Parts: sequence; C-alpha cells; structure tokens
Amino acid sequence: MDDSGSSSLDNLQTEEKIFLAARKVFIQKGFEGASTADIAKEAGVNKALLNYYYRSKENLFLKVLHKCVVELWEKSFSILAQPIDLFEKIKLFVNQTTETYLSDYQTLNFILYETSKWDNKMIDMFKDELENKFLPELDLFYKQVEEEIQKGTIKPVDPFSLLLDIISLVLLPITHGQIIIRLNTYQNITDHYTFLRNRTNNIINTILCQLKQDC
Amino acid sequence: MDDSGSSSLDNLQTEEKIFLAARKVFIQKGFEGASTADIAKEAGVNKALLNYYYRSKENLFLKVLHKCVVELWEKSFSILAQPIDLFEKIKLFVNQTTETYLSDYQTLNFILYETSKWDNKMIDMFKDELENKFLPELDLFYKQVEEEIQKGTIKPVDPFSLLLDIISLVLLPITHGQIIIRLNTYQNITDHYTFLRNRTNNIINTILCQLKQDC
DNA sequence: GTCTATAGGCGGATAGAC
DNA sequence: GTCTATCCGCCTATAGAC
Repeated sequence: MDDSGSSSLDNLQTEEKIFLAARKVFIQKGFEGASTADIAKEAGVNKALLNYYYRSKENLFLKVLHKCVVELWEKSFSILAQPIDLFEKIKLFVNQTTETYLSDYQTLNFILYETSKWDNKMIDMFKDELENKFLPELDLFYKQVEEEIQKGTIKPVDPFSLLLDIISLVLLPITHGQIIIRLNTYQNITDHYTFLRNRTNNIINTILCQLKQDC
Repeated sequence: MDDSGSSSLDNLQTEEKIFLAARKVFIQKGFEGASTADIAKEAGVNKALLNYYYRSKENLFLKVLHKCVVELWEKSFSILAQPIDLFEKIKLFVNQTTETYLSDYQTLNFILYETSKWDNKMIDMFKDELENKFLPELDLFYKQVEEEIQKGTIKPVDPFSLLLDIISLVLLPITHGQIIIRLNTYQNITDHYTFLRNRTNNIINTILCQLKQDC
C-alpha cells in the first residue's frame, strides 16, 4: 500500500526539478527561444534526463503551458463563478488578478503569447477544462449579470462585453507594462507596481460606472 | 540629377523584396521562430542576399520592428495629438485603431510581444521617435484632458489612466481574440470581426460614461 | 535513473565564382 | 548583385555504459 519508497521519491524530485526549471526558462524565453540545454542547466541535471522523463521538448512545453493556464484560472478567473454579490465579485477579481500577476507579468505574457498561436493540438489539450470547467464557470457569471439586469439592479449590458471590459482593463497594462510605462510623461512614476496597484480603483470605478443606475 | 539608373532600381527592388518578406515571416513566427531560410524563400531570393543587404538577421529584424512601430503610431496613436474635440477624438481613435488592426491582429501582437522584451538596444533604436514625436504628441493629449477638466466639461480623471483605459479596451480583445473568442458561450458568434466592430460602441460608451458630467 | 558520447539536422554567416 | 558551396556552432534526441 505504501509506494513511497526512496527510489520513487528521488524520481519525483528529479522530474519536478526539471518541470520547475522548464517552467522558469520557457516563461523567460518562450518555446522557440528556450533550449533543452538551458533547462537542464537550470535544473542542475543532465540534458538526457529531459527526454527520459518528458520524451520531447514540445511535450514538456505543453505540460508547462497547461499547468500555467490552469493555475491562471484557479487563482483568478474562478472568482467569477463564486456565489457572491456582483459588485463585490468584480472588485475581488480586479484586485486579486492585479495582485497575482503584477509581480509575475512574464507568466501572464507567456500564457497569452503562446496560446495566441493555438493550433488543434493545443485546443485538444484544453478540451476537458474548457468544456467541464472554464466555460461552465463563465456561464454562471453571464447568468448572474442577466439576473441583475432583470432585477433592475444594473443597467442592461452585454455580459460577454462586460467580461471583456474587465479582462482588458486589468490584463493589458500588466502584460505590456514595460512599454506602456514609457508613455507616461504625465507623472513621474517612482514605482510602476504602486501605480498599477492604485489604478485598480480607477478600473473598478470605470466598470461600475457603466453598471450602476445612478452613475 | 537623375540617380534612378536601372541598376539602382533593381537594388531597391531586391532590398525591398527581402524587407517585405522578412516583415511577413517575423510577424507570423516571431524573431526566434523565423529563420533566414524562411525569409529568403518567401522573398524568392538567395539566402546570402539577406546578409549582403542587411548584415545580420538581428539587424533586419530591428529594421522591421522599427517600421511596424512607427506605422502603428502614424496609423493610430497620432490621432491623439490632432486638434479636435476630445469626445470626437476618442471615438475616432477607437474606431480607427479597431479597423486597422482587426484584420491584422498578428502585426499588433508581434509589436507588443517583441517590444515587451525591450533591452537597451531596442530602447536606443526608438530614442529619437520617443523624445521628438511619441511623447510630445501624448503630452498634447494629456494637456487637452486637463483643459477640459478645468473648463468643467468632463469629470476630473487622471489623463494617463484614461489613456490606459482606452488602449486596454481596444487592443487586448484584438491581440488575444483567438483565445478570448473561445470564452464566449453567451452568444453564437458567426464572425468575430463583426462582433468586435460592433463592440467599439460599447467601448466608447464605457469611456465617455466616466467622463461626462451627466452620466 | 543517470551519465557520456554522438548522431543528424538546422541555424546564421561568409568565401569566392560568375 | 547574385549565386553555389561550405563552415561551424547549436539544436534535439537517442544509444549505450554504468
């Protein structure tokens, strides 16, 4: 019953060391820019072990990307399906997503760039999550928005367009902060992070302003 | 006075054929993913000619990226510096930028991804444009917003934050449309382009709603 | 499971003929 | 200016010793 023999534990450690190193290198350099030698060096193991555990660079890459996307969903988008007040939910999503990816914009950039090249192989890889988790959870959000509209709590809006507004306002300044910050001559920014953290209030106002009846 | 000898014309043609091919391939595959062989094949010329005209792959790439960024500015961001009414300007920017890059999202994606890796070499390449064109033009926009606030025409907002709102709402759904469209179970979209074109009105409303006094 | 050694291909760049 | 031929390094993947 106990399969945690020392040999098995060692395997897991090496396998995971490779995975974590691959994750780091792929995020920094992208699929094309990363080499298996880079990853092996980062993991402190021999290059051949990558193929032993993961068969090919592409397979390792897909596993890393899959993990990143699932984590992005868990840490951030899952909030949208929780049974809480719509306004509170939007505030929570904006604040939490900003907090999560502000200090780790490269991971977000990696996910968005690599998935923008989606082919059938990648789509298949996410088929399960899309059908059984991502899309059903979003549907809960769409339904909640429709209910609030019917109750007259908020102005009539297109739920998908609302979602797009929220995602856009939160994500783009994070993913492309390196460029965008150079366009800010309006004020001297000592810390871009601090600026974007404070901006969450602006984003929430912008969103809620188009929803609230008395705005 | 006439320096358009046939030999000079031929040179320009080949040089430009390479440039246009490089542009196409870099945009499709990115810097790392593109090979000089790809580019030569696309241009219908010999691989060695790339080095004859452009010295190295990196140099060719930087010239392509530079052209793309300048064109992005000319076609889209320059609007922000024109002497027109603020509300009309925002409408024009949203509609024109959407129209320009909806049918060419890969170019936008290319610019944003490659510049997100900015190092000192890239920054130097844009030093001139940043100092003498991009930033001064943006300053005109910031000033216009401030003037409208002082006149009481619009509610007090942070001009840079307003710019970020506009950019984010317009660009992210275009650059990452391939993924985002998969999250839309709310409505059956026959044509993503049509959807995003119609959405410009939503975006304009969202922006103007936070500006107008009577909203 | 982990290593060394190496296969085999593709990358960018260049020399030299025409 | 344009081509062919080639150098040389780096890449991924694998065979085989331990």
